[in-house]
Amino acid sequence: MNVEAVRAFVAVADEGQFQLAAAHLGISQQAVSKRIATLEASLGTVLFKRTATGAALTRDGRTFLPHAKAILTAVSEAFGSVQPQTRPLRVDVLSRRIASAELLRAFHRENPTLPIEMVTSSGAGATIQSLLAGEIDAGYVYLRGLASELDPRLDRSYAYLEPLHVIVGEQHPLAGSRSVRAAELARFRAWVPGIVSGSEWEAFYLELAEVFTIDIDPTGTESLFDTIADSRLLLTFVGAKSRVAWPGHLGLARIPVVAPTPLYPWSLIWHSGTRHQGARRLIAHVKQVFEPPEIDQVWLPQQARDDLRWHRWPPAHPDALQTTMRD
Amino acid sequence: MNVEAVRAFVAVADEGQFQLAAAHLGISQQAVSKRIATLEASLGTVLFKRTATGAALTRDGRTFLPHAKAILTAVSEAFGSVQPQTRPLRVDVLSRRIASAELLRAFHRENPTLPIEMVTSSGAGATIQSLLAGEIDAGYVYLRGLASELDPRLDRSYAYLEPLHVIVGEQHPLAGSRSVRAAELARFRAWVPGIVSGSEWEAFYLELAEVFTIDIDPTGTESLFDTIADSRLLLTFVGAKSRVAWPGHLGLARIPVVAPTPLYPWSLIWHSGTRHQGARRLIAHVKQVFEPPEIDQVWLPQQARDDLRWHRWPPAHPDALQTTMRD
DNA sequence: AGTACTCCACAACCGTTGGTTGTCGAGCAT
DNA sequence: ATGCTCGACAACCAACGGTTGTGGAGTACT
Repeated sequence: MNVEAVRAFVAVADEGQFQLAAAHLGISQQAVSKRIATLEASLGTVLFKRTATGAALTRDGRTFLPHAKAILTAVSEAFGSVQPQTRPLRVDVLSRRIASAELLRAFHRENPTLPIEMVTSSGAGATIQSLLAGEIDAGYVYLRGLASELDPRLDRSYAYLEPLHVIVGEQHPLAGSRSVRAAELARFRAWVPGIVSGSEWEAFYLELAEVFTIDIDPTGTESLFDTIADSRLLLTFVGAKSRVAWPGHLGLARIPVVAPTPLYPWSLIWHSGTRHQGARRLIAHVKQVFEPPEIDQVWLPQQARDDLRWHRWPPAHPDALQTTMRD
Repeated sequence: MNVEAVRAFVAVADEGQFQLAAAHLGISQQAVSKRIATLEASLGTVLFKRTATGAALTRDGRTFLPHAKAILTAVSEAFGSVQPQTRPLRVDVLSRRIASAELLRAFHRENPTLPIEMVTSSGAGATIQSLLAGEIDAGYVYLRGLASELDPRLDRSYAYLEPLHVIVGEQHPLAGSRSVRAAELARFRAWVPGIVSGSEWEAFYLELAEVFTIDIDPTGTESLFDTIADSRLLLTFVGAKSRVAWPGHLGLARIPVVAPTPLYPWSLIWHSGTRHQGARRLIAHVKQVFEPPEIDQVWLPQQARDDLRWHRWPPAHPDALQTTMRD
């Protein structure tokens, strides 16, 4: 069964005669005749009753028509699904259980008709590679470098500054606390397995550890929560919006870090020249909902702090911002 | 976009390598390679990442895969929709507002997953033509001839004996009656427009009219119910299960005919050798639910009465039935 | 009734497509 | 290093799908 023959069938059914259908399809009447004849042969039935005034659907033809249209629709959607202009919006979120996925879900709730594909990858480097290869339309990442270090084909915007929580076991000294000051964490040992060497989140935790003299152990892949649950010393970090889950019987407590609150700075990055309408909507959405921080109550990696200093109180001359960011 | 190429794409995606897919499709590896290359070219994207161990879907490939399967499903269903074995069950009911349509709806309620197409035609002759042409699978009709007169390629079974009602206007002498004896109808004039000359329902009404000396007028096509509503003489017939509707303000009354009750004898007919599973279920259903009449309380056309005499009290020797029906 | 017209099918022809076989380079495994 | 397996490329050929030209059947109009 040939799709072009099906297209001809629908055209003839709509127009009522081979000639008009041929004109509509931009081919000769004889070609339409051949297509229909071939289709009828492959189906083993007659689809039209030919008369001197045109062609009328037979009963089989009437039965076949909606299926034929369904085929054309499916073909059209399949085609559109891989065209950069019309395909579903593909956004890299690194993992489905973290803040970036929540941010994308919030966008999807506001734009429920926009087809979205949530993609996961192994870090900012991979996300940038995928963006440059045209495989994805945007990605949420922590960009630690200077704005000027970003590939010139890409654009960025800060998206969300995610407060960190710590997770501790039942017998941990912090277990009953409603919050914990960042300086207090120096007394404990933070175990953050899964950190990839050279990754941007390694850089974040290294800087965090140095500033607050926290002892961070990135090794091991064993069951994190079982170990935390039994320890009076260990704790681990988790983003405020992350969906990490553990068995209820472990009795783990989740405690916000304050004074200052460490923030993991999520950016959205995208291809500068993107033509994808969905991507443009996502970019506009991110810029609109981004809330710059009260810079004195929080801790951010130094580069992000520099980038964001003027968000709330911009300098008198806009040029100064550029200069500052490039320094 | 070529359906065979889409089929090859799905095969490769499933098998993970071109060679296996080729074996599965019964063509050479090179042919698969060509099909995929052509498909990729027409889509303007790369669907597989080729390695020495096989082929892995790219992101576009993963996006495209469900659409590709949707195309194959649509094609398969389109094909099945016109194959005599698998197509929806097509049953002729003459009109959607009469008893036969109700009978088919009842069958559909009992078999909601069976796809059914309700078809209308212009009488038993046309239904038989369609059956012999293979356009439909079964039909509800009044078969007035002897069983032996039916085309030998067709089979039949009585399906339902539909009591007749009369419809009269507000000022008609029968307007308040809860029933009317058949003999009383001789006093009035029955107007049954729409009777086609030579049709089986003409034969039914002619025989009915003769036996009960009813004056039946088959002429005219004007608004039946308006005329009935204003008349003290006219009435018309309607089947007990028919869905005929009239404006409420006309005040028409529907009155059963009794002593005897005239019955319009619906049969189901079908092609003897039908392979269609739905058709076989319909036939079994009809045979199961058919209720033979209390022959003394009702009136049937003579031929139907002869056919049905032994349904309730069959003769001692089954052979005798055959003999009787052929006489 | 005759005639002209419209519509679709058939024939002949031809370029393109899609299959085959034979062969090669690339990458993984031993 | 050396096979081994995988997919791609080349050459070839049958078949498909398009074109133009023509004919038969049925409708519509005089």
